[in-house]
Parts: sequence; C-alpha cells; structure tokens
Amino acid sequence: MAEGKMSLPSHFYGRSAIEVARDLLGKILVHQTKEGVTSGKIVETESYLPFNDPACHAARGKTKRNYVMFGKPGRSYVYFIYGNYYCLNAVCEKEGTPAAVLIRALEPQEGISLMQKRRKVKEIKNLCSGPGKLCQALGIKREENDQDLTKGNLVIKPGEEGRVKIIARPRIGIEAGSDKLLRFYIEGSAFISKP
DNA sequence: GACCAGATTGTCT
DNA sequence: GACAATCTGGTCA
Repeated sequence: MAEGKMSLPSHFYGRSAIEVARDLLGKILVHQTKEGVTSGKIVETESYLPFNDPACHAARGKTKRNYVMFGKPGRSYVYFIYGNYYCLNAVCEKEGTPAAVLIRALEPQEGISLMQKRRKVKEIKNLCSGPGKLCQALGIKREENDQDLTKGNLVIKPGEEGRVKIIARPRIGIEAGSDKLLRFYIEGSAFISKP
C-alpha cells in the first residue's frame, strides 16, 4: 500500500519516549479494516519510561504481557485492561529498552460514522476522548498488538506539525517521576480526556 | 492453583 | 464528583 510511504519512518520512534510523545501530537493515526477506514489526529499522549518508571508495565522486567515494549521501536503495544477496554501504545527507544508512548486521545477525522456505530454515541468529542474509547472507535483489538506502525493496516502519518501548541504536564497520582513532564496534549483541543 | 491490582469508562447522586 | 463493573496477567503459596 501507499501508506508505507506516507507513514512516519521507523527512526521517528528510535528516540526517547518523551521526544516521541511530544512529536506524536498532531500526527494522524489511521486504521484500515474491512469495515472501513477510521483515522484521527493525536491530541494527547503519555510517556512510559524504562526502569525508572514504577507505573510502567515493564518496571519489573520483561513478561509475556509487555514483551512488545522490549522489542523494536515503531511497533504497537495493545493491552486489555479493566475487563472492557484496550489501550494503544507506540513502542520507542531501541530494541531491549522498554519505553512506549500511550495514545490517550484522538480528534476524529475519517470514518466518523463508523466510529459512532462502534461506540454507539453521537457526540464526536466523545468518540476518542480516552485511551479505551479511541481503541473502541478505531476497532483496535488484541489482534492489533505487536503490529508495525510504519506499514500495514495500523499506521501513523504526519499531520499538521508546527501548527499546534503543546502543553506538558506531570502525570497525576504518581509520586516517583512527578518531577518529569510525561503527559502531553494540544492546548485548546476539545478532544482530550482531561481539561 | 488462588489472590490481587490495574496506563478506564459509564452511570448515578 | 464518586463509585462500581469486569477480565486478564502477574505474583505468591
């Protein structure tokens, strides 16, 4: 497909989770399924760092669940949480380093009617305003785990870079690492999970 | 083999 | 604003 040419190169992900999280804002996440194409602009992300980060799934070492984070950058890490929802991460840094960026919110673009059908809600701002919501809206399931984000059905493409104002904030409720700004979002977006 | 905790969301007050 | 719902994976015995 032509998407391979359009999508972000793998070296985009070969940097720190903080750099990648910041640069992912304004990019376009596209998922092609047999039902149709859904896409949205990334408006909120969160970084998960290697072993210094207690909140990271990989903080205690490599497991069957988080092995993807130890793999090559530019791949997707999808996990099931709280019995009902999935969360989508983009693996970054380098192979052997468990770093990833959580995609927290999207601004819907293509396939909005399909998202509304999947989510069973009408309001566009409610379609992707959260990690679990956007996965449901884009139809991201366990099958999308460990996919190559530079090619294939699930890709991230460049968007309106430089035209957005980025806000960095510490994550809430986590003491260790609170001195670092690990949550990023686009100022003024109505589609983020938190104001 | 059993128990515990979790990167959330939806619904009720 | 607060709390329950619901399941998978990891840790411990």
